[in-house]
Amino acid sequence: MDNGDASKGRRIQAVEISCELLTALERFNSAGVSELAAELGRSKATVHSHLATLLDQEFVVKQGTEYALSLRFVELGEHAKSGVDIHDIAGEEVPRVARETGEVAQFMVEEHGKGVYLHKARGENAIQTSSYVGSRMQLHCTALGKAILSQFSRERIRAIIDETGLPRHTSNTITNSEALFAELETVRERNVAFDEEEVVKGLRCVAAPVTAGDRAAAISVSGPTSRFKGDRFHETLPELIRDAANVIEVNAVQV
Amino acid sequence: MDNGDASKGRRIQAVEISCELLTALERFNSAGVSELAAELGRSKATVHSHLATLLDQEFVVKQGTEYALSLRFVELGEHAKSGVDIHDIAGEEVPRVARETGEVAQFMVEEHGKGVYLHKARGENAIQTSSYVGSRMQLHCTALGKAILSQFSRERIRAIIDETGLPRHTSNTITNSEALFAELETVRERNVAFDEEEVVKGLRCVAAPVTAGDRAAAISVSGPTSRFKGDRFHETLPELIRDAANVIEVNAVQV
DNA sequence: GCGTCCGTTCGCCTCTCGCGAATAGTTAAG
DNA sequence: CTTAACTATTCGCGAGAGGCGAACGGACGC
Repeated sequence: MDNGDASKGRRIQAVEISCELLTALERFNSAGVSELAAELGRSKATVHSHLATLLDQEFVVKQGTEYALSLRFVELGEHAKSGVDIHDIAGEEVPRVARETGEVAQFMVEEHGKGVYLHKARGENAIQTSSYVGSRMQLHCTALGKAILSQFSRERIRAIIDETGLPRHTSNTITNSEALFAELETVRERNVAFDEEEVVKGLRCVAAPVTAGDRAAAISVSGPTSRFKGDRFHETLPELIRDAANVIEVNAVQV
Repeated sequence: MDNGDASKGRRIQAVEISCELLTALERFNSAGVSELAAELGRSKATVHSHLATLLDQEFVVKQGTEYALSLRFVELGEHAKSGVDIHDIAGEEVPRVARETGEVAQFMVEEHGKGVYLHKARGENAIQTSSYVGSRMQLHCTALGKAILSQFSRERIRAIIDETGLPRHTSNTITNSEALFAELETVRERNVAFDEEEVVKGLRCVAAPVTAGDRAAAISVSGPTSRFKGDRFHETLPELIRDAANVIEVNAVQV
């Protein structure tokens, strides 16, 4: 029973402050000492010495009087990605799905109870979506997320719901945990998850779970309701995306 | 006179430890408490509480008994990249250069006295190179680096050399600062920098400075000596890469 | 069973580091 | 040019944070 988080043990306050600082810099893109001090509810002196340390460590850059995230994070991010064993394989499959469907194809893995987009490719007719590589999303409201949740035990899902809740995005969002469990059951049966305008009105999505490697993952196609309906939505695309998931799983074995 | 780093002021030891921890995790991909404690020369207890904090903050993941960098860094990395104003423009130009030449094209910006690769595209005949998006390189030994250094004042270059040195990679590496200054003078005159097997034997490279936006940058083509010689190396490619740099600069103005 | 490795926890004691206040710079307005 | 209102930066103090050694508890491998 090694629970992921929530264990006891000591926490280092100074590290917490620096982490919050980096997170704030992510929101601001670039900010000065006073601005950040106000944001964190800390003294300017404290923020200043933290920034000086992060600058020394090259985790932050300083242009004039403003601080910003350093490109060091690009390097760390690449390493983190390469730690996901099926990352490269999915990287071949996602553009293929995008090309064949002409829509947006994406790949997501679970981390800390949230979904992280790791690949995104746009086909010929692809619409604009707000997700980007690295962005995080709750799992209950997307097809990708539901395809991931379907791989977990009831207790694990319960824990995730308790931590993050089931906030509503549109009138179709599932906000009731029993309804979610019921839907996940059908996902398991059909091996496909759907998003019928549960995040954004007019946007539908089909996703299949990818059960390979050490993390829960999923692959999807997204598009407008105008093209995502009838047989294409209920038969053609599910089959296509299940195949894509299968290709990833099969290739993963050989690694 | 706001010097980039090296200023006085207090440093937070706990933050330094966590930064070193993250850097160690980058090297190891994944590691346990004891391993990391040994690596940093710290007690297991200390490392443990730092990891617990970083886990809480979701900067690190724990699988079983091993810790690894979280995908959070992918998100932070994307934000850091988007902070480089010419990033997207260069992202269009690099693949074009790769396609037109059939070789490897790359884009680099300076940060903390080092060069960071931000784009890499491979043409039809592209060879394998060890660089990847996010990887860092000293500036004295690559064409990209020299194209970047050519944009700096003598004092700034002096400071960078003093900090990082001029380590040798091949018999062609410039390891003498006067020779470097002389070479940079010709780079400024011709607006192109060359790498004649100064990093890897058999690998040549042509780069042009990109002076737009808030950071020094450069764009390049790389290939084998067998194809990088004669007029192509000394005339055709320099002209092509200067044009590409120019396109980025012109497009940057419109932003 | 024992020995050895691991991760985790505990308590002590020091020196870190968060804070408020004072000091510099820097820009803007009068 | 002066004053005012911002900044970033530095200083000194004192509480409590946090680094450490040691003890503990679980997991393997003999």
